[in-house]
Amino acid sequence: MPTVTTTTGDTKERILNSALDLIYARSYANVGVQELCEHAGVKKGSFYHFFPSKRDLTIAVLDRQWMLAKQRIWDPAFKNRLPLGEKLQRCFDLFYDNQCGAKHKSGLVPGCPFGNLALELSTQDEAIRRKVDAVLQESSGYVKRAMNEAIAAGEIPKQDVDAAAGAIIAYAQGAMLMAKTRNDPGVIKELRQGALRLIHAGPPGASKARSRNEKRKAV
Amino acid sequence: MPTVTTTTGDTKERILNSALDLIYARSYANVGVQELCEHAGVKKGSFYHFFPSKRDLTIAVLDRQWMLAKQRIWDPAFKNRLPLGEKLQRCFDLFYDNQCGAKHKSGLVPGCPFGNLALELSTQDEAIRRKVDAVLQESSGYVKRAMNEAIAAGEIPKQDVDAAAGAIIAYAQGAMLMAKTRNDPGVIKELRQGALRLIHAGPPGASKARSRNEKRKAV
DNA sequence: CGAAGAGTTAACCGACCGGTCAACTATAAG
DNA sequence: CTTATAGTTGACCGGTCGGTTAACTCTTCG
Repeated sequence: MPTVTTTTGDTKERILNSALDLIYARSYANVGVQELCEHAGVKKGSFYHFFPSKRDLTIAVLDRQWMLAKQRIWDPAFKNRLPLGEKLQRCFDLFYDNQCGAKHKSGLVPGCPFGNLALELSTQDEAIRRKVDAVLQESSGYVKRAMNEAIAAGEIPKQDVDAAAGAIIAYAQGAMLMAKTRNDPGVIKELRQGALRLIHAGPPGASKARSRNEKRKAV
Repeated sequence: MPTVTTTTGDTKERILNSALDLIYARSYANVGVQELCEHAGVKKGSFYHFFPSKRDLTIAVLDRQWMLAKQRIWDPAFKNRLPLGEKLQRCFDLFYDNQCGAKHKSGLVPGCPFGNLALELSTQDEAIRRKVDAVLQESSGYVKRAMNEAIAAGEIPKQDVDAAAGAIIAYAQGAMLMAKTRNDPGVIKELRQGALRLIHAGPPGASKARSRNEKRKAV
């Protein structure tokens, strides 16, 4: 037989994808290795041929989730020449779209795959905690870079970029937590413009050189 | 013998307290009924005499957690005549103190008991999801009331109080998620003043005579 | 061909899961 | 006393957990 692609080769891939879907939709503890294997069409022995443990699989899942998050959310939102405010809006819009899409499939808002695992496992597994922490720091990096560009362009006043970016990430995590808890993606839309307020000014008395920036006012 | 309470009927109480501690420190799924009973010094049969299931126990735990949160955090922070900004600062300070205290005992930042259960169980148990949602809405109520008072007192300009209070709660949840993920309560302190930016308020400390003169920008 | 390694399979492991149950004891009222 | 009820106890249930093992097939290469 020449190179006739049987079903082989993609076993590890299928396990990874199944784990990504199932753990994201439910939780780490509520998805067993057995179910995982059935979903992937793989026997348990094969699972342990590719992954030393469920925990290691989860770390691999986090890597892939971050890859997907970058290409589906962070790059589209931030790899452009839009003003900072628009980038943040786009980011939240993509969060919203993602949660909506997931809800239309399962009826449930799944929240953030990183926040979910962080709160479930941070106190139980140091390696996973660190991994999630690294992901959140990389996310923060996107915001930080965009802020520095915005400051260089005179878009926003000089300020503590690290603190502000951290606040944005925290706020985004909070938004997705609330959306999941209310099972309503609309929460993210409602909170969207709040993110802009976390940017404008730095610590008291530290900001100057405001150019032509506008200030929006809610009703 | 007069009514001498010997072993005292505190069994249910002990179960509740043990569950509160253990589930908060780890997670719902990672604490078994057996371990729970051992920690409480109770046999499993007694457990099921008082609680029909682990899930119901968890809902009772949520009720108690909210009672404690009110009396330890929300009432102290908001049941006073301080300006809104100070109330919010106090709230975050209490979050910080709580996380610090917990960390000094176990070495781990436990995060928010409500956020934790929300992200772990919202997609698996509708009753628990609703319960946490109700708690978060009550929290939001504290902020909302304080904001309305502040508006009435001319402390801050008129604004969409519901949206702003929701943003504050989301931000607080995000702050505690980040603190847990970094295993560092200091994150909460760093994010503290960001909360002030989520409402239309003057610079921190200038809590007087800042009514509606937002049209003219200062500096 | 034959050897070797990657990948697959089913049976199996002990531990633990949430939950049940019937028998027991302690208490307090009739 | 008897009786009813609340609470306690330890043995037990079927099922699932994460993980292991030894034997097997398939592919590749000498």
